[in-house]
Amino acid sequence: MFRLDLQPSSATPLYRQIVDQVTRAVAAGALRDGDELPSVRAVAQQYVINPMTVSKAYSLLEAQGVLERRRGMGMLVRAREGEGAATGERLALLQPALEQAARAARQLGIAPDDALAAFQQTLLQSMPGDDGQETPHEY
Amino acid sequence: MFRLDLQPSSATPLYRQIVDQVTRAVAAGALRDGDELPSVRAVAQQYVINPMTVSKAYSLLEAQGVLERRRGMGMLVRAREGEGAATGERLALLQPALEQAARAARQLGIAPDDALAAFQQTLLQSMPGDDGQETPHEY
Amino acid sequence: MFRLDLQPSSATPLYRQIVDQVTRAVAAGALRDGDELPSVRAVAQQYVINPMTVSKAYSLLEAQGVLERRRGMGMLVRAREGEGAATGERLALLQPALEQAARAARQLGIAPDDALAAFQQTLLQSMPGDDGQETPHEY
Amino acid sequence: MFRLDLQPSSATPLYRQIVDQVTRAVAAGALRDGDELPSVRAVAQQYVINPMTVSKAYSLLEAQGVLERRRGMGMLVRAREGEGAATGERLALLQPALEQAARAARQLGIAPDDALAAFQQTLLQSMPGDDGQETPHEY
DNA sequence: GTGGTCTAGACCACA
DNA sequence: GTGGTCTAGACCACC
Repeated sequence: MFRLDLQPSSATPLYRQIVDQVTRAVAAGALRDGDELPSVRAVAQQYVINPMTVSKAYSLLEAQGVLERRRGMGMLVRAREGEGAATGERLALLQPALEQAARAARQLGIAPDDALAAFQQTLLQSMPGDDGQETPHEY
Repeated sequence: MFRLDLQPSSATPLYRQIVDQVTRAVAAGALRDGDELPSVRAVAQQYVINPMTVSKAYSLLEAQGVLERRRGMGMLVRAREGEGAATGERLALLQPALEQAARAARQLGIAPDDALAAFQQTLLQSMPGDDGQETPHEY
Repeated sequence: MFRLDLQPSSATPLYRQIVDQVTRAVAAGALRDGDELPSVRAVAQQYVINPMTVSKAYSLLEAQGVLERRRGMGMLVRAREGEGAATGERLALLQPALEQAARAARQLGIAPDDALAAFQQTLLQSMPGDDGQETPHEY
Repeated sequence: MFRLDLQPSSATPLYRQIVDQVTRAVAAGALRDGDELPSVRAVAQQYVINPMTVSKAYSLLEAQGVLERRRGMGMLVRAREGEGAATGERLALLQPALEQAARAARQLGIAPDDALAAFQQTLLQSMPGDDGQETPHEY
């Protein structure tokens, strides 16, 4: 079951969060070629955001070839890779977040070992069963 | 020598980057009580950004008691702890970045061990000499 | 002087008309690399349409590399060709409209010669002095 | 043999394409008073579109008096002129397409002579035998 | 002043 | 029901 994890008052705009998370789900293989995405209205209702915000996100995903819009028939995932992206590609998508964390650690004068330990802790809290599936909202 | 590491076209707004980095420098002990910060004009000139943007950041820092504005004399650091914040507080400031990275890893279906290894790699690249202080720009 | 020629109740959406006309102006050399485009708000006010509609058009143009958005500083034309596109490229942009007209003529059972004569007439009415510049609104 | 030439992903909506083409066929004399049009269901099946779309087109044509709906017997053409519309009327129906092409040419800075030559070329390609009637799909 | 994001709500095209 | 376009109007980031 694919889920979104939107944070309304974050620095990153809502539509960007949607784009990123769908992109990641496709890279992770959680969304595969031919899968249907929840409708614009469904997502809007579920997360209590405006349909246009969702539509904007979907438009961007369509522009980068991840989605296909079908008038009156919903959205379709258009993933080119067979079974989720290669591990290398997934790590590349993770890299920016790691770099930001590393930058923060450096600026805070935290030793790499301490930062690493804190990250390990955070990872464990974030995925208890390592099933990659305990996000707040259902998609 | 305290330095800023501003990324103009980032998702996080410029004024936020300044606020965060000054906050971190104070927590790290790189900026201590009584230190002077360069004037709004100086920072704006050095990083080629608008003075209003710098001023907004300084105002926010002043509002949270980190800085003190002294007419005609620039900004003064008002750090309450003697020698940089306790390690616990610094880790707390690091936490949001770690959580965002952990979230991305989970959504990408990357195993904690792999994420951890990638972070270690990133940390090493980011601070070659492990001196915790080799940022690009001078302040 | 570059001008837009928007037709509110047309089948083609407003934002599409803007995209097409700016694209054509760039291909025609009427807009050159480095030129400033009128602001989102200015266009919106002048043609009495919603700023978001203009912004959407500009976003598409940015996505295809024709424009560059500069926060707080307006939009810039990013044309790669030196002095307007080659004639071949301009004819390619004209082709779809010609095909639609040819299709209509065929379906109406109008002989090619008659269609051609009518087009010549229309062209003359549309650009009296052949200066390519008598559109209704100023840009 | 009357044929439709529908373009699913075009800018002009499907129902409009049907309306336009039937209107043109009547003006051209290809459809005459008393001719029968295939049922909504038949057209929908043939062009793989939704019956509602066809029905909407037929309703519009009925509203403008071009068609007459006869319960259980399909649609009947109700053309007032004997043998197709006068040439003047047919040219009037062609005019909008010509104007759009002329507008595009003007905006692209293409000289009338060049636009005319390109149109002649397009006309020749579009009706090789100059018979004015070789559209792709059968009706 | 600039562009960017978001909302609430309308109406259209299509299945 | 789906997605698409447009509006009016709010608030934010940046020059």
